[in-house]
Amino acid sequence: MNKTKKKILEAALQLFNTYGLPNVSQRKISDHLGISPGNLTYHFKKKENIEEALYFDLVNWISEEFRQMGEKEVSLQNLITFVDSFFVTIYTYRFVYLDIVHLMRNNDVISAHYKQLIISRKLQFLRMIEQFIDSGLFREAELPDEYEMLYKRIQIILDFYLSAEEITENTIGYRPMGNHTLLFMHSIYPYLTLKGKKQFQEILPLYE
Amino acid sequence: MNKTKKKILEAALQLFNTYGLPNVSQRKISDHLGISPGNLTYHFKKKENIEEALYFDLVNWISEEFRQMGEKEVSLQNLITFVDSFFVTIYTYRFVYLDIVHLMRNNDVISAHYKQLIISRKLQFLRMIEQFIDSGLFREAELPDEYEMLYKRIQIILDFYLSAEEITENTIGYRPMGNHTLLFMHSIYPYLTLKGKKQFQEILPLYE
DNA sequence: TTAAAATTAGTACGTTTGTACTAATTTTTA
DNA sequence: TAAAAATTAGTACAAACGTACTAATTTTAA
Repeated sequence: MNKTKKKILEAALQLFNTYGLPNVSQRKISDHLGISPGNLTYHFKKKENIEEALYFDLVNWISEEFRQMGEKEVSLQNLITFVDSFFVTIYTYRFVYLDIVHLMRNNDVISAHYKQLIISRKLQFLRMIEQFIDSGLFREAELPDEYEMLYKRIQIILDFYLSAEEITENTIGYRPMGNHTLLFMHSIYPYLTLKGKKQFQEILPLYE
Repeated sequence: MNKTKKKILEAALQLFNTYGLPNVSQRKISDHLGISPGNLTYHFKKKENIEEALYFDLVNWISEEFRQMGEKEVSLQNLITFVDSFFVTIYTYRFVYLDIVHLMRNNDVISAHYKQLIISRKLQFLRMIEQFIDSGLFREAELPDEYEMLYKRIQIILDFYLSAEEITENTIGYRPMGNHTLLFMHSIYPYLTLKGKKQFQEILPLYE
């Protein structure tokens, strides 16, 4: 990729993350970089194009993480390692998550893509749960659609954990590695079998 | 309260809910009402003042709901009824939740108030759980801070359920009464005792 | 080395933003 | 009913917005 284009994306990411997407204009980005607004428009005709470039960067990173997890065996430890790396990526592109509603409302390309994405994510999750049940670590569902509902909650937590931190914490900025993984682990704990809970409690102390 | 002031708040609420807080200017509100911008500035000098008036309306409604719940006995049915009414209120003031990060970032008054609020909410929740444990409906915690973590997740779901719907659903606008209560119920189900689960399964069919 | 292409700077346009100000009108009060 | 207060309309302004345009410069390629 072009050198300037890369620099623009880096600056935009930093500014979006710091001040929030609606608070950062194209001029602020070019000023921040010390380049002319015309130069910026040359590389990205619209602000939406910058958003999209960053969004698809994020998506590619996450796809790569999913691919890597798919290669490993199904285990609690691997799941947790995956969630951990997932949250690091989320944090790197946190403006996407902190302003996700605004982003989707004002950018049809991203909105359409994301809506497709979460459908396949859900299927992936349910397949994984099935494998966990087969391996005797997760219990069978006790309620209709119990694991579909679990996924729904986990999705909300993945998408909005940073937002929740942002509006809760008194500290300015974020602690890069908070308790997100611990929160995720607690979400799945009640669905484990005795065998699963035992394994879980061996791993847990490492995250507290 | 003044008649015009009331009309301004109603219009602002509707426009904020529909188009999103950052997409609605003071002029759009006055245009929508057919009053002059000068008139609007007379009643609310700054846009933030409108946000705050609506936010504190919301807070008052919720306080009233908490008060009403506090009067009733501790039971699953009463809890669910409460969550239901809670979500209706959230939906009425949905712009607060859909743009909550942007709102908090740009409005110090609301931000400060909210951060105080959730502290007392957490304590209320934990007290309630204790009562549920005493009544034999919830099990004891199996992990350190297990119910603190449950609360954290429930808080995220309460605050961001509408956002999750907004970015997930293909329908324009919202279905006023979605599956939020069902989602909440699934959150607490795994923590119930056998007695609690039995009670739960009697109530569940009413919500599907 | 010279022509073409890509990149950059600089400027400018029409809107919209938040907000301030004055003057007219309506309502309230004495 | 007259004076005072509250409310409303209308206008204006500087700043910022997204974006378009042209001209200069640099890089690439023939």
